[in-house]
Amino acid sequence: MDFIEELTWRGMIHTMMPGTDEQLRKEMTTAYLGIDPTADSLHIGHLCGVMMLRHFQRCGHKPIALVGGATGMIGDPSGKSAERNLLDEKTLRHNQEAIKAQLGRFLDFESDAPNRAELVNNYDWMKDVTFLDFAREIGKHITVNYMMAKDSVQKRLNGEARDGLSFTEFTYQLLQGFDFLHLYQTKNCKLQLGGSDQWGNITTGSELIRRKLGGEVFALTCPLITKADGGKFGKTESGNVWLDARYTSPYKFYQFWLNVSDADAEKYLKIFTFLTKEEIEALVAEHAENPGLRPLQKRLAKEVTEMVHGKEQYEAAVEASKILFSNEAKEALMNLDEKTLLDIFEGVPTFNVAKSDLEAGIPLLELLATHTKVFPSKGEARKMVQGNGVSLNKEKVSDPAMTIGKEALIADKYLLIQRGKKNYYLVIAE
RNA sequence: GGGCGAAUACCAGAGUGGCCAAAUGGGGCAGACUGUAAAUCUGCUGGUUUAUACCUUCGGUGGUUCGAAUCCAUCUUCGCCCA
Repeated sequence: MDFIEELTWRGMIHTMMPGTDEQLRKEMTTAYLGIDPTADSLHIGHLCGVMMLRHFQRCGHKPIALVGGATGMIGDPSGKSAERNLLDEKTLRHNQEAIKAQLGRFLDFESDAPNRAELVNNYDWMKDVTFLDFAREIGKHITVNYMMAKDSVQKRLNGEARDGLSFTEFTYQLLQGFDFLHLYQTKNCKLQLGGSDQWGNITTGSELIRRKLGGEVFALTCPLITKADGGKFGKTESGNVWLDARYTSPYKFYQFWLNVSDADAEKYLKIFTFLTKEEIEALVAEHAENPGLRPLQKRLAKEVTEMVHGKEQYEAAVEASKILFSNEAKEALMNLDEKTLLDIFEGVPTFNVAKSDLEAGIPLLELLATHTKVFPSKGEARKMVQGNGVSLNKEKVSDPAMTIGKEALIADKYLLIQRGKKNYYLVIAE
């Protein structure tokens, strides 16, 4: 399998340095991709890069995932209009560990294969470098003129919303260049992968290697993942879509992919799954025939959810979706046994309410805003009820003044609250 | 160190004594339509016992005034320019 060819038809190449293709054909090549440990889980924004590494390894090359413990302490100015907050070392260490664990699911770190993946942390080689070392070994080779010319720097210097750029952030590209240099020297790493926003930082690294050692290295970036309607990819109402089930339940994760628009589905299938060109074309044809069935989205959601959470979780998510979105939802819901119900709503926010309160009856608005956090305020709850946006046990409620008693409970214990069509909350009466 | 300027709701940004819970745009949420899509249209987007009412909000503090986002003083933070 040819890496460049594969990524090309998948639409995963934004920019590539001349000669990259030749290098990859010539020998088993080592490439790295940097990940900033800003949280203790990856989110789907990282997924494109991870997929690149995976393809890279499948094509017989050696991937290195670089956790940016040091650079993460600095903050990359690319794509940011304002100075970033610094993370402390303890948080970074914790985040790194968690990210390591997640990456293990995508890359082979264990086997004896020569192209076994590696994980490195730039904090390990940065932490003991003194400022003087840095100035002499790195800073000497790159002019400020060169650094100033970078897009990411220019934007902060002349952009409309300029907030200034600290020396720390300005230095970021040198630190990233240092990474590349270090990996080039110690691991013969000749290629850096990244998002297109990283281009400037990556070229600083290749420039540094060329000037300091006369070495030739390469770069390849993937395009920023976009949505057809111009919105930000990977964001939902509740924020990022995380790979960690603690932050984004498998059900929510599955739903995210299922709700991808038609216009984006094919593109995402190419990027986030390993389906072949033929398989995807067949799905596209199927979709065109009956768009209402959404074969593209269903397959996308299946592939990605299975990859990230496993087959079992995927099936549970499908099962839950069936029940929640089917026409006979109310019937189905009332007849569920307790275990199935709890399984379905695993990952759905739950609230505990005293049964005695319910027996006495709780005004709807208080239930929504006080006893639970379905809405932040009664006013908002009232507006939403009036706007026909709230359901109890899959049945729309319209009277803000109504009172909820225990007869509303499913199995004498549960109450399903729905905000809008897709947001579920489970109340448990005890 | 010197000079200038800015700080308003999630973001951008208007408002420069009462008509301001604060224009407009974006974003977000919801409703209708649909396919749990897109596009479109509609509503909402500080809080309260829904109210032509009250309360809290316009960087902090203190003042002037019957009345302050708006005026004054001071502090803080940020940006730009000069050294």
